[in-house]
Amino acid sequence: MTKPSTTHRILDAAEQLFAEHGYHPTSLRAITTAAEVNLAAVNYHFGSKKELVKAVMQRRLVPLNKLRMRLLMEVEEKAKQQKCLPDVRELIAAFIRPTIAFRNSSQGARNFIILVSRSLSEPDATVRSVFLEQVEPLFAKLFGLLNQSLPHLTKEVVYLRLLFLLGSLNHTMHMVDKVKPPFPEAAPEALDSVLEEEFLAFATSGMKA
Amino acid sequence: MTKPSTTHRILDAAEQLFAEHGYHPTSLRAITTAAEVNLAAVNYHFGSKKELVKAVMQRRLVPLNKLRMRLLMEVEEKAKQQKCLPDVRELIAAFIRPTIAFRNSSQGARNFIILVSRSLSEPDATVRSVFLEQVEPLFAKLFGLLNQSLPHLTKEVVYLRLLFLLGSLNHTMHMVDKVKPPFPEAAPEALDSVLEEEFLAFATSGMKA
DNA sequence: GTCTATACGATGATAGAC
DNA sequence: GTCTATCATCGTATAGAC
Repeated sequence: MTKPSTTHRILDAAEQLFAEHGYHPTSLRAITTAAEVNLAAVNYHFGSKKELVKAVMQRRLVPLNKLRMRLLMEVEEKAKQQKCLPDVRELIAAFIRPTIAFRNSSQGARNFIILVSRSLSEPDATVRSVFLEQVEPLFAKLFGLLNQSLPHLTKEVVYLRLLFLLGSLNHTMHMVDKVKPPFPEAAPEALDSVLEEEFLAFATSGMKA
Repeated sequence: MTKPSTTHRILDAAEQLFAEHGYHPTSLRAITTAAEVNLAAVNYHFGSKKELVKAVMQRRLVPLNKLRMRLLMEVEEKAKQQKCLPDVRELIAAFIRPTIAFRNSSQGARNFIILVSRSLSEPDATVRSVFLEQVEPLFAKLFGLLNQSLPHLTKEVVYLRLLFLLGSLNHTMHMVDKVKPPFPEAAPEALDSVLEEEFLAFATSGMKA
């Protein structure tokens, strides 16, 4: 086990600091100090601060989306074999389950989720598009399958409801830690399954409405 | 009609620039230049950049929340008179209708919505809390009424679903302009009513699930 | 190829003259 | 209330050491 490379240490430090303080308020000096590298190393290895945050996001987003795509295609395949429509709840589950599980896999993953959630409301279009471009194929796949499963709804309606669903997921993923429910909280290890179950109930019912 | 006051012009310029470029990337120099006031005027009238963004948010949030609260209490009153439980759909409508209508009332209002949506994922707790503190009484009211209307659900579940609902609304309000649906768009003037109708269908069904 | 030291223009903020 | 001058810190760029 050698010392992690300079780029790796920069990515880790940036992920944590961006999540904690936000993109703009986090200075390259804070990142390079935490990573114990020289200030100029960021520009050397990544080109700019903006390219750095893109790299931070892509590092985890690519494998996560691969998994979600695989699960979606499994649901699609299963429906084809059984000669029936894909199940709406299973489609939504394939989309959200990896996200909820991934979020609790490590502190780095949790920081990453915060970062990605925030990126959607990022005013800078180039940062925002990192996420959108990565998710686009996944979104298109889910949109297509949902349209198959909900033939009584127009494409426009399915699209709007998918927008609602993504908003719920995004908002929940980064708010669930920050808001304090007005009642004694359940055991943390149980939160994930409750969250998944309730989200599926809410979203499936809303999507079919 | 006199020339708007210095503070007023600063608020207008800040609202527009914060919405367009974000809080941190917008310099006080850009704001004071656009408002045609001196750089130091912001610190004189508001104290700091952070206090300025708070003032920008409060200016429109206070009357909007008053309206939403009034509508919620009307639904509550009506249910009491008819000796029945408040209608879930009407409760949600009282919460979201003013938001959708307000959003299209002016460009300033639209910018404000962008700002508020973004403020929820703001890493800076002091900025984030401006919104949360303003909405808290409204949220508590809606939470209480929804609990009355959904006696078969636990408080925990209602709370989670309310979180989902707020995420949908928040996400939709600031994304509906930025994403391009994969189909020819409906007439813009019709979008509001479609949006409201579909949101109510989605959220009501999800909440009752 | 990697990395360090250093410099440049612009930023948020403030103090003090008017 | 308004303005100018000033300060520490920011992102970025580059020259040169290893």
